[in-house]
Amino acid sequence: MRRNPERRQALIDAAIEVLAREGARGLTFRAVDAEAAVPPGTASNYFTTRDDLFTQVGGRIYERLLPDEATIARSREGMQDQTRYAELMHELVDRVSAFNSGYLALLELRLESTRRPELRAVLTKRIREDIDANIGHHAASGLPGDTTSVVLLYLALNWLIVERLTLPDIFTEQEIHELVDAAVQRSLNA
Amino acid sequence: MRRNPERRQALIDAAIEVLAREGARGLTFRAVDAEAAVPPGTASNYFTTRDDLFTQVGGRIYERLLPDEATIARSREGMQDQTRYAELMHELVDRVSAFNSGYLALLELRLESTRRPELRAVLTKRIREDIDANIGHHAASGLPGDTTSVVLLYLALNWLIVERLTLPDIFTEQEIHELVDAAVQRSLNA
DNA sequence: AACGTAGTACTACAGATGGAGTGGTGTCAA
DNA sequence: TTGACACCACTCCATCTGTAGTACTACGTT
Repeated sequence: MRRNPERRQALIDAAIEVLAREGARGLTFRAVDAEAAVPPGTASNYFTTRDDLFTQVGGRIYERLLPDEATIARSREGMQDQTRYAELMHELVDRVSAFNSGYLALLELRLESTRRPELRAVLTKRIREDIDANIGHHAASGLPGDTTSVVLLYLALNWLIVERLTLPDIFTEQEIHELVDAAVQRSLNA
Repeated sequence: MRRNPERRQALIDAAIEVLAREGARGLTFRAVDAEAAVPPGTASNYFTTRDDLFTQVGGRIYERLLPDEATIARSREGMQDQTRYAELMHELVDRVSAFNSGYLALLELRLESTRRPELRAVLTKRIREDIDANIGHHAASGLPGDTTSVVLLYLALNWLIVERLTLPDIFTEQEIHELVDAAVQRSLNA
């Protein structure tokens, strides 16, 4: 088992791309080697089993989908009203959609987690933490709405992103924009 | 190319189970043969290529997820108010969740459609039709809400089902129930 | 400065699996 | 008798895993 952390991370990031492009079943040691442009057999040295590889990717993927510190700091600026809320949600949708392969990889992981209990445990923990962080962040922000509105937005925007990434012709960009606005507005009305 | 329609349908239904259980990459002719309990090589005789198999599954899967006539008829009964709307949405979520493998297979197909243009075209058409049917049905029903509320409900409930089926420990059954109610209630408030 | 050692990169191979595609044979019904 | 289909068998091919073994590099020791 090799320990070089940069290389390990490079392999995991390569695995994310493979997941998005080839699907869960296509995530093999060899495919990761090829994607990371390292000699065949390298991934075998860094992960004990495929299960291990999946689990480590599951631990990493969420870090890369979350906003960085600068983005979080920026989100606290300005009037914290509904207009600002909508603005932030547009940013969120665009940021996540932009890391196309990351979101698709996460979907693949979700589906794979129905077959891998370890992976399911990792993902459940990460996502539960993310939802709670969103709720906490919202509560501290002064933005309108309650816990329920945060969760409803989480639900609607996630599927909107799925729709955009998997079947882009279902909604136009214009419609997506309007749906984000509508989701913000209506989720706030208790 | 064989034409026996019962057998073809049995093969496609078997393919749905394989998709849900093994993922898109696991959908092979041989796996379909095994699932349908027919001799190896049979699926090869019924589908020209794997692409063809995917496309035919994409055409069929949606039929099986939609409510049957009796359910649709029943949905028109009673007072068409918000309470009734929530009731119908609970039924919808439960019905779709119950056909577990069907919904998971559809997710696999969505992901696979990022790699298969033909499949994407089929799914886009089907899903667009379904959304439009929902909108039309809603408009004719006398239920409260507008087009936007129908679409927002579609978004939120879809992801709720994803959450329930892929990571069942994120939300409790109780929370899911409440979220459906909240989604109905808030989506109606323009 | 020479040497030794540890950790890692890289290469190569053995063994195994599983699937695609196809041709052929048997069976049944019109 | 003929045609469609079920069933079976075989070959070719692509890939993957696991691991053993070699080469390289950095670093500490004397």
